[in-house]
Amino acid sequence: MATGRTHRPATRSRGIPEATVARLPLYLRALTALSERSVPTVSSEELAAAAGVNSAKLRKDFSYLGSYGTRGVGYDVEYLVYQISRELGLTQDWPVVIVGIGNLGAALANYGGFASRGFRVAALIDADPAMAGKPVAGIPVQHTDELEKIIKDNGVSIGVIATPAGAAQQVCDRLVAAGVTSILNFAPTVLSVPDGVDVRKVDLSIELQILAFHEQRKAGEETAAGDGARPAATPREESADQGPDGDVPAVMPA
Amino acid sequence: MATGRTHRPATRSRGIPEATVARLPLYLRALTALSERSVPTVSSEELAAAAGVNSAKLRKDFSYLGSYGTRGVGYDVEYLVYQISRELGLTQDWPVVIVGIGNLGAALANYGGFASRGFRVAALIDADPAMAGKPVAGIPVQHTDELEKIIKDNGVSIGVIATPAGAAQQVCDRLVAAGVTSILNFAPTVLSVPDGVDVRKVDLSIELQILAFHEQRKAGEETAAGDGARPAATPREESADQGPDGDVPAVMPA
DNA sequence: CCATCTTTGTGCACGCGTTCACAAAGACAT
DNA sequence: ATGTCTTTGTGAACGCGTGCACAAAGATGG
Repeated sequence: MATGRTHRPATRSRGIPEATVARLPLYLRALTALSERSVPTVSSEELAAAAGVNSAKLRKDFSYLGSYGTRGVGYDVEYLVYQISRELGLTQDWPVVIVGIGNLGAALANYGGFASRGFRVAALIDADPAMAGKPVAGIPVQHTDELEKIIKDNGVSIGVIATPAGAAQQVCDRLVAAGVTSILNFAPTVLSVPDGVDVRKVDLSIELQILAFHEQRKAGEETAAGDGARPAATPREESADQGPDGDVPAVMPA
Repeated sequence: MATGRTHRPATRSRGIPEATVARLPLYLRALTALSERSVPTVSSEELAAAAGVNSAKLRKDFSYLGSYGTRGVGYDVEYLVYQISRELGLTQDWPVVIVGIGNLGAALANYGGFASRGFRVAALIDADPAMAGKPVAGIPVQHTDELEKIIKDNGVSIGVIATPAGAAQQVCDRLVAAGVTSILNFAPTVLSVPDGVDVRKVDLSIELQILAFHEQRKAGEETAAGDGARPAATPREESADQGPDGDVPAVMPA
């Protein structure tokens, strides 16, 4: 399968590109909204607009799932909702545990987007004994000691880590050892896991840093309004030492 | 008003690939950790391992920034920290507003990763009058009416939206109108913004759905090679390959 | 100063994902 | 039926990102 596609007949080909998988939830959300408004059918153009993508991309994405549209008409909303849900595995209920019930963990526990899409918070787990028994989002927090038992009793295969960075790897190891094979990591750490375990990470500060990069670039181009030929290789070095927590480098390039 | 922005690579000036930009914060974090342990230099191999990436990729990423390494030795940790920080725009302080102080907004306000990396929460904003004045993370919540004034008075260019989905677009429009040009969106909605405004989205339920997809696939291929603890409920609901003809259950099982 | 060793920086090839553009397929009107 | 019109599904081209493999660069030791 290295070079050419083994060209399995289109229908249920196993190879759905990752990029497509990542967009399916987007389509599903848009379709669900249409469904709630009792819209019967939708064209690739309309749906693409609602999902914020290109219509050609959407059609190609759907082509990996099969031929679910009708030419000249569009896609049947209900039918497509079902097909995508099934493809994503949302026709079954996924029990999920959240480990680390701080501010973020509590927010996640209260987040409505889980239950409404096939996920069920099976347990909240925290290392702080003082938290034990305290209800968050209507679910009593349990102590970390119970982790393995909770995982096994509930058949949990998806775990959410919302602990401080220092505890994340340890929690991760215990989750994996107990049988969890998919992890959503909110802790700002690189987790190492054995093969066969999926990890997705959500890092708030990284997202902000990426925005800052673009913001800085925008600011740099703005101040250069009406420039003729600005040397591009010389980034501005302004802003002397920033006042507080100055982390000023003492090293200079040769 | 195209929703998507056609980010013009425009000039060959400082074309750092998006994929590289997205990894810089990762390197920065690893380097900061090394710096705190007073490690003077680090090789691409070591740093790559710490950041969870391939060493060739890391070297190529750094090559876009310049030649900051020393062959035969590696990279100077402090110097590299500074260079990446500068490239990301973290040598200056970015005031940020958070709109929507529910569970998630409060968690974000309390999140330590902001302040420690050049971001400062300039204000918390909520539409609920009952929230006004109430301190969250030591910062009094202000009412939405003040939004425009806050943005302008503080020179805020980065906004975080943590409102319910229904309010997100409206909040977005007001932020943009007031001068915000970068938005981090936690609401499960596609935001449309004018050109020149960057939007990054973080969607918790989408991440879980992607995990569910892989989890379902793993369950489907389940054969040997499993460590213990197979969940009692492994409802592999793979429907038989139905032909391309017509009807398939239109209702998802609970 | 020369030899050797280590590690960077990068040219190159490859595969994935995106986009274009159009033929095929069906709906609908006549 | 037949023609027209709409929209899907997809072959093909293109661009970006990744990983390999190696020459260049500098450190180090004799």
